[in-house]
Amino acid sequence: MSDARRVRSIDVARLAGVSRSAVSRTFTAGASVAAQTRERVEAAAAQLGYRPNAIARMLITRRSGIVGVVVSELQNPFYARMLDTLGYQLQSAGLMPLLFNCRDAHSIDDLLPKLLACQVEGVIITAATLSSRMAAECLRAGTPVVMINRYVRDGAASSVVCANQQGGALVARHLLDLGHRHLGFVAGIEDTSSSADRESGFMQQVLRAPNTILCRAVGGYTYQGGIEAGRDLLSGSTRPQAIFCANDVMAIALMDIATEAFGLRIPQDLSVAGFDDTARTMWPGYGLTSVDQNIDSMVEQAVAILLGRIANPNLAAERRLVTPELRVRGSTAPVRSVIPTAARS
Amino acid sequence: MSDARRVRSIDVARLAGVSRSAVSRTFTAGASVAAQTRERVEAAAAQLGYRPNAIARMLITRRSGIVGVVVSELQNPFYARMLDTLGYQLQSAGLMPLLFNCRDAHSIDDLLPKLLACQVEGVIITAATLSSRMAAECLRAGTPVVMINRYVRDGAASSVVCANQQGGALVARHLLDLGHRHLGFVAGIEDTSSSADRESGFMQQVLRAPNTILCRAVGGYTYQGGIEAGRDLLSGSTRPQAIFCANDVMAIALMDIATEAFGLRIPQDLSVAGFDDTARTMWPGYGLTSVDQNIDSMVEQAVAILLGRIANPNLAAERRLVTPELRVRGSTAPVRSVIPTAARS
DNA sequence: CTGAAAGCGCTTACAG
DNA sequence: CTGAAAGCGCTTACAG
Repeated sequence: MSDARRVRSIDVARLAGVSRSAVSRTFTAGASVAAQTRERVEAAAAQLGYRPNAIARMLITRRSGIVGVVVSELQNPFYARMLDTLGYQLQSAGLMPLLFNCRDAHSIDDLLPKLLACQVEGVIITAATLSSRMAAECLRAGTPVVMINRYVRDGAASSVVCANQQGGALVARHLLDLGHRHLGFVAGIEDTSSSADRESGFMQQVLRAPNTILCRAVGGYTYQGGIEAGRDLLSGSTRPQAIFCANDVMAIALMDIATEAFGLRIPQDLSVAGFDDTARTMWPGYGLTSVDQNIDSMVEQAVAILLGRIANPNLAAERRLVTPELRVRGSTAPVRSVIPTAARS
Repeated sequence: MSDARRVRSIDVARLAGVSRSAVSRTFTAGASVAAQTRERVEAAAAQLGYRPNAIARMLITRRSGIVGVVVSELQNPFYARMLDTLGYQLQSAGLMPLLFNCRDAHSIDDLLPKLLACQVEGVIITAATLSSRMAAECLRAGTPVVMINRYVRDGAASSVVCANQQGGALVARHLLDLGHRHLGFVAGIEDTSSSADRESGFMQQVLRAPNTILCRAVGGYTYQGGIEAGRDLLSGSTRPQAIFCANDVMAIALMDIATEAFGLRIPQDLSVAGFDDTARTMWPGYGLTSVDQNIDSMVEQAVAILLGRIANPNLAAERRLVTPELRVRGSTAPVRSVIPTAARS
């Protein structure tokens, strides 16, 4: 029933006594139509409830206005926040996000052909990595790809990443300045560049300082992983004075296990720092010191790169670093109980 | 450059020495093509890197396979989680979610015409309410609309909501069973049905019990709002023994302010319950008693309704209730210090 | 099983 | 400013 009533431009044209061209121009921004013609078309369109078929327009103009957005880990407030601003910024730029939720990282290669079939004008990928084979295919199809927070070796896809090493270094210097020498690190997912870069930035600074003791665990970026990592690090004979977790979720878990299972007070007995600064809004009660990745700025740059490459497909892929900032709060404090590190070194 | 190389079905047909029809059939599931023809077409397609243009297919088949998904408040883990499963389930059903992020609740009326122009086969709305004018327009266009967690008076749009009253009642009975008589409620956003229904379900039970004292504050579903509501309720002369917050975020805030600013121990001095059960994954350390809305089931039903109405546009809009479940954890406990309520009643 | 032809609903040079 | 005509890239009865 509803299909039968579908109004097309020809119906409007007939009612208004004009050509389909005139109808089309009335609904095309910047097209030249006489005021009187426009009025008659608009009246007829309103009467019939006409709305131009965007699919047909996409086909003829060869511009879909659609951007493929590949997300995953929406449970992580960091990525939820990212999708929030991303969706909003794309809309503001006149583009529509076609969402692809990729639960297992592998499935992204199956998703992309669908995206390309939809003639997306670009693809933005967050929290997942494109295989280089797929990146090459996008390149060949002339579809720009921008990854946020990940990058690929070959320059087939653009990327915007936080300067993770710098972020790790900021935390290290902060903890060292507070007098901590026995330090712990909790990695996220081992084979992600984000975790590896945060760690190397952190370690470089720590190893430069004298008489430091290091320990390390892996938490997979999850709460449960953070709990287990905390149990590991805190049950050793000499407990670290300060622990840096590669994201906030793990830091929160670590604070929970430290206070509940080990009876530690934070920051008096243990300083804890995280990464993402999602704790500011999600866990304000913890007062977690963290590294702010500046999500808005990252997303802005990603959209800017995409728009640039849509406007000029000959532009090469580019990589941009966003500078992180340390947000110091109550979870880190000057070292208190001095452990006899000299005896161990 | 890239556009020049765009491969169409005719190119494949020529290379394979067949008609465009044969090419089309090769890429249409269930179409009859001779094995040999299919092979030749597939070889030619692979050689040219051909991929059918989904936009053109949408136009001719009049099926876009696109579902408009209107979201907001992605910062709230409840809605982030909902979008996560929603995106996944739509994909599994062969539909593609076109995302519209609507920051201010009003903008939804501007969004919908765009959605309809894209010939979406349906619309799913979460955390926002469609105006009845727009609902009527969708009805007229024959585009089914399903709202999750909201509903409209007239039956123009389908909806799936949690049985919020029942959820509120579950909490009330739980707290009453624990012996609490002086109870507080923290509302979310006043004019949402979710908050109002949770409140009325809670209140009905409480008022049925003898000698109860009630207090109330509004928290707008946010952390900051929860802090202020907590300050309000806890600074009165007779403090409530148990507080029910209309969502988890506010409950977490209330626990924070209760322990930090008022030195209360939870649950010894104060029992707290929330709604959504997002605390289970987001704030496991708080052990918050909460009402599980069963997101997966809600989303499943919404998608089922949508699929049904896409398959048969004559189906009427329907409304479904999802049964919530109380998850009891450590934030609620039997009443301890008995306040002399008799003197006040 | 296969191909020629019509058509989805629109836009856009082109000539007037 | 306006309209007739071509065409975007595909699918699908239809006849063979």
